[in-house]
Amino acid sequence: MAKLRRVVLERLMRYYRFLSESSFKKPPQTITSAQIAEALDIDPTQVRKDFSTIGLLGIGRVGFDVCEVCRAIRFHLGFDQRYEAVLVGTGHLGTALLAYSGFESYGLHIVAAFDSDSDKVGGEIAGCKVKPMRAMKPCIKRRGIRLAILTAPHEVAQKLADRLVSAGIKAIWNFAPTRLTVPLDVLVRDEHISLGLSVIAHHLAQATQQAQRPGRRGNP
Amino acid sequence: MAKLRRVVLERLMRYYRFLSESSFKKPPQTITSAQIAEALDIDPTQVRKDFSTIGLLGIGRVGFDVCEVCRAIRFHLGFDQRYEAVLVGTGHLGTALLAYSGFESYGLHIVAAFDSDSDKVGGEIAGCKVKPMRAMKPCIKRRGIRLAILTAPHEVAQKLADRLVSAGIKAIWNFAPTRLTVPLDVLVRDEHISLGLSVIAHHLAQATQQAQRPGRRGNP
DNA sequence: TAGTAAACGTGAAAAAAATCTCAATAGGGG
DNA sequence: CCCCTATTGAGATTTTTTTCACGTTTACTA
Repeated sequence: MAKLRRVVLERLMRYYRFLSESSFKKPPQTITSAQIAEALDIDPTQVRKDFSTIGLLGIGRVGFDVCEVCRAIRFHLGFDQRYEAVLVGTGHLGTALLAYSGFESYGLHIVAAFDSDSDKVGGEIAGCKVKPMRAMKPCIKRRGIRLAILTAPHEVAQKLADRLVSAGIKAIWNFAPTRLTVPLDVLVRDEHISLGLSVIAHHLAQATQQAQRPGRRGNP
Repeated sequence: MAKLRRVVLERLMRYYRFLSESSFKKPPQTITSAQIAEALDIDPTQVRKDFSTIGLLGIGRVGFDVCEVCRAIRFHLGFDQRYEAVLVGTGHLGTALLAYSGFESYGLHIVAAFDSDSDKVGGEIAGCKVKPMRAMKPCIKRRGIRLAILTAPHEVAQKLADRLVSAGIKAIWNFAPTRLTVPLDVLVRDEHISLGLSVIAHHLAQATQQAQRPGRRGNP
């Protein structure tokens, strides 16, 4: 299994989500790159190139076997394996992630949640017990957990990341608005929604400006 | 104000967040592109190029004026304006977003929330009243709201997007795992956390595989 | 006040990503 | 059975993004 680039992985996920959405399960169970491209607003060539990189071949005038495509993506994205994860920080976002049941179908199982707030410790969120921070390291070590979901506030994010790494974590899904410093062999995936805000705010500001200057709309 | 590319906007946001984090407020209030680059793991040239595109000039041997940089970014990202937004779907994620108070400093104000669940309607989340869906269109029209935050389930996402567009919405911040079809003049910013999962799962799967084959670690 | 070094701006080069082109292939109809 | 056309695979090209290389500017020091 080759190492794939981030852009490719993200597109593979989009293909997978699209193909998993029912309706493609029934015969003839084939789909063309053009159909996928149309639905996902991607170039058809791009779709074929991505499929080609994970060893998928289509057949002329027919397209691709949906099941086979799904299987190949599951394999390369590692959805067939079981990943146990801990979640750190049971604020609103942490709670939302715990409550989201969709992760299991991607192999991800959140097996424990930790929080520093003693009022929350001992409670249960979406069937997951909330434990105190001091229980974190032993838990990770004992179960050999490699993935952590970090949903703590900015102020403590780096400190918690350090503790997670020292406990043996190899990948951090980081929802804190913080750039984490970690050893090279630890993967950090940032999920900073505020980046999206920059795109939206700029778009609206542009639209506002154009509305105020009636001329010069569109291209020069 | 020129139209900026997505990658540039996202980097500008990262610069802004970094520079806003206290500590740079006190004299001499200057920072070099190398310092920013170091902290954010970006090439220094890239930082200067980005600053240059929004009309910022540094001075040799000194760097950039932090306040001026922040001001320029705020302007180009439109943070100085006030944006009112509606939120549609008050599930866990919607609740998390309503409770997050950080948006206001970017000019974003969520002024109303809507849900189809009659048990939630009439209640209040983080100081924001939850209203029934039928109140959505009038509310958007009356207040001239242009931005919607969509945190509804996949099944109803497209239908709600259509309603939002017909009510006059010009930008949708989409947290539903759905590709929305909208008119060309409406911006959709997708915030699909599952894309992050693809990167993480692939990384862990790779690591697993390499651990099982002791030879051939690292480069060939 | 001149020399030096840190930092900048920017054009050129490289790398990465997306798109175009087209021969080859494979169902389907006559 | 052969032609026609939809569709693929892959090389070529273009576009976008990142990085390099180097001349210029500026503050500090002697």
